[in-house]
Amino acid sequence: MSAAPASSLRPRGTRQREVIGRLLQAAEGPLDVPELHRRALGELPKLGVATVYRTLKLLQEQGAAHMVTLDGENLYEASGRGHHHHFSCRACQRVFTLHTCPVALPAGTIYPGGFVVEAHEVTLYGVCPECAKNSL
Amino acid sequence: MSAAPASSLRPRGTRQREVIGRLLQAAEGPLDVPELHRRALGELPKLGVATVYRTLKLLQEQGAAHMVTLDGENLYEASGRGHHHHFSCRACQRVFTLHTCPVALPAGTIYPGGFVVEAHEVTLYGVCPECAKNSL
DNA sequence: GTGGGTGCAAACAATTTGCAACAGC
DNA sequence: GCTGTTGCAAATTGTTTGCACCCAC
Repeated sequence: MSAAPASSLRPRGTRQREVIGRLLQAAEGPLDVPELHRRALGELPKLGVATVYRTLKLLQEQGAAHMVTLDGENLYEASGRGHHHHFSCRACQRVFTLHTCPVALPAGTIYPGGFVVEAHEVTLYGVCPECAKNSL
Repeated sequence: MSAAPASSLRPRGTRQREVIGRLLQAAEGPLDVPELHRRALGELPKLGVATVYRTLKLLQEQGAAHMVTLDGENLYEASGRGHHHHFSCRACQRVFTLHTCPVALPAGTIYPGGFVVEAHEVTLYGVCPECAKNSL
């Protein structure tokens, strides 16, 4: 292991971390690593995938980003943009972010059977507005 | 490609498919590939992982099984056991099957924004009844 | 100046595929 | 017997790690 700074050390501010973090923030939805890397290459032509992975791991440890898995594919998105869920369009394959939540399960809710709910994740599958229109 | 039978051909009934399918049906919850393989080895000592993967793909194409991803890990479960969701216990790591659904989104529902919902998936995270009791 | 960070390539892990032997139908 | 299926190993794909050089502090 060479990266992983001990918790007592503060990570340095580097250009690659700044760029990767910013791109994640600016993204319309969760991105997969190849896509994130591709976008970052625009500003840092020498950037290696390894750095993308290392930075994502760092961001996750800091709670600034997190991973979502959709259809077996790992995607990353910036945290702190409020409670939301995802919609996966089976026509165009894109993943959208939904800001309305279809469940009422505040943390601490006791679910039937005695399950203490601390968080929930919802993914909707179907056809996005755009594709629905095109298939009419 | 050597497996993937054309849609016009019906898959043969082999012992490995029977066993894998039966184990999936009998499972208490979704299983990962190594675990499914391990269980199957009890009846088919020569079974290779490749066959497990190939059979799972076949079962998924037939709609008899499907994959769920939890915490980045791919698990498989038999279909047709009714609408249900999953609960992941952060204490014991186990995955439970929940038979009550916290959302009201029948297929065909139009979600705010114009998203046509065909299916949904919900995963709850927290502490299972057993672990909750032990931590009191 | 020094220790963490980065790029690159090799190492790993998970899943897929080629191929010859084998088994349903 | 013909054709799909399996086991094994090699090949892929996605992700992590070792290491020498570089840069933020």
